[in-house]
Amino acid sequence: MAAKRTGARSKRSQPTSEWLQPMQARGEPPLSRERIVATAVELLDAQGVDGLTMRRLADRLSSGVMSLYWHVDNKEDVFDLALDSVLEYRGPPQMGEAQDWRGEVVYMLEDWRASMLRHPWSASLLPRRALGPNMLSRLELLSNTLSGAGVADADLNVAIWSLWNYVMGATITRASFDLSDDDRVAAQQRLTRLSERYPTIERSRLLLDNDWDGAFRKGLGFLLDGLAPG
Amino acid sequence: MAAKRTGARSKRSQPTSEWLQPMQARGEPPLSRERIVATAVELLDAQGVDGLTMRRLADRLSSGVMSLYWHVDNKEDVFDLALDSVLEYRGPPQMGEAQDWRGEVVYMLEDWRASMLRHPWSASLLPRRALGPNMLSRLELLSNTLSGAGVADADLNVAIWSLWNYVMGATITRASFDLSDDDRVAAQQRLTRLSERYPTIERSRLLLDNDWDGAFRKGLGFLLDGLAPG
DNA sequence: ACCTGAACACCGTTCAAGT
DNA sequence: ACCTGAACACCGTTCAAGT
Repeated sequence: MAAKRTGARSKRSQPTSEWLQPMQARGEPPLSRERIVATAVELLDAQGVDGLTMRRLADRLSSGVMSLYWHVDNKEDVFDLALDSVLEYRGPPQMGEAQDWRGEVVYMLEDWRASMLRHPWSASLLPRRALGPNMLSRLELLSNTLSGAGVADADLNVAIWSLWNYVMGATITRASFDLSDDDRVAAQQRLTRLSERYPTIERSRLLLDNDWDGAFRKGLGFLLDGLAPG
Repeated sequence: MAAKRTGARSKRSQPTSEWLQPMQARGEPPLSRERIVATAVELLDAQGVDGLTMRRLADRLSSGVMSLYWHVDNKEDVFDLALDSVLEYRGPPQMGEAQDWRGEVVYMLEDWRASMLRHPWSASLLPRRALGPNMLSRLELLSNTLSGAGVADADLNVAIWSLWNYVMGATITRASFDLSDDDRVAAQQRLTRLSERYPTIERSRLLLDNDWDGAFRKGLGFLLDGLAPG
């Protein structure tokens, strides 16, 4: 049990006998952490958080359910790995070009948001799980850029958490609303019907407004105005 | 089936025979929507989102599982009702006093945040569910106040969603971190140990910083500076 | 080193039935 | 009008066993 975790890490199985893969459908590559994670992401994209099931995951991999547990601790582990795999950061397109720090920060945050929106299950998972290496790298880079832009050490954490809060709130909300476009129209109609009680949000059609990207950028701008030095 | 929902709404059962309650433990009040919701909130507070189970809920109410389904559509319905019940707004303490709009807005948003932090499961549920009457009332009041403060109709939705995003992000994050205080220390130690890779967030001890309330207020201030007119 | 099936202790919900 | 138990189609994970 103790040997399992470390032993299974990334060792390639050397060919042990004349049978290439012991019990799998011919042509299927062997089970591995990487394959499990990639398939979990596919499943999550297709079926949402509730759609990820150890049994369904095993099915897609043409393996027995319990085989997964050799490579992975448990279902939570699968969530952690899938989540972090989706948060990899590749950096801005043109390297070497010296950009202003503000442009860099905006780029980083919009890329982060876009990565999560590509996998709508990911945003609401992130605050509940431990931070993986890819997310930590993003935070490190953000810290670094802000620090280089002149934000004092004493203000750094406030700045980062404020930005984190804003991005997370915006992304979680948008990802959720996206899942239910018809629901939103229905909700607004319900509002209109039964409500002299909510005249202001009725009038502004709050629930129908969907310039999410514009609203996101605008609020972010205000936040940066306040957080940054000059 | 159609009659069920409407018929069960808030009708008190008139005493039908000499037995006061047909099959319950003596002294238990009869099942009702209200009791179910109140008990669900208790259970959620005690055990978290995954702790709410129709069977456990029925146990606490000393009823059979299937009895719940007379009063409630399904588990999702229970979540919706529990969530909205926790979001009731009672207004500021001193009525009648004319406050500045900014103070009012800050009060409303901090009260909203505090209500959710009292029930740490609630924040992460809110973006995924339809907005209930209590949440709609809060949004209506917020809209109204901002509108009265001079925010143009064209800017109203951006303002509200920006504030929503910020408050939701801050609250979800804080509620999640709160659940795992030890985990956080462990995470920071892990960071320290294996990481020349994250020097900046290591140095600022990002994961240990816990002046959440101060950070929340500060960021909110910046946002309001930008969103509001003068 | 890696994979497996049987078994356990759970889930939410349908249905047909009771009072 | 309100409550119930049996049954169905699922879950995640332990364990003892296979190669």
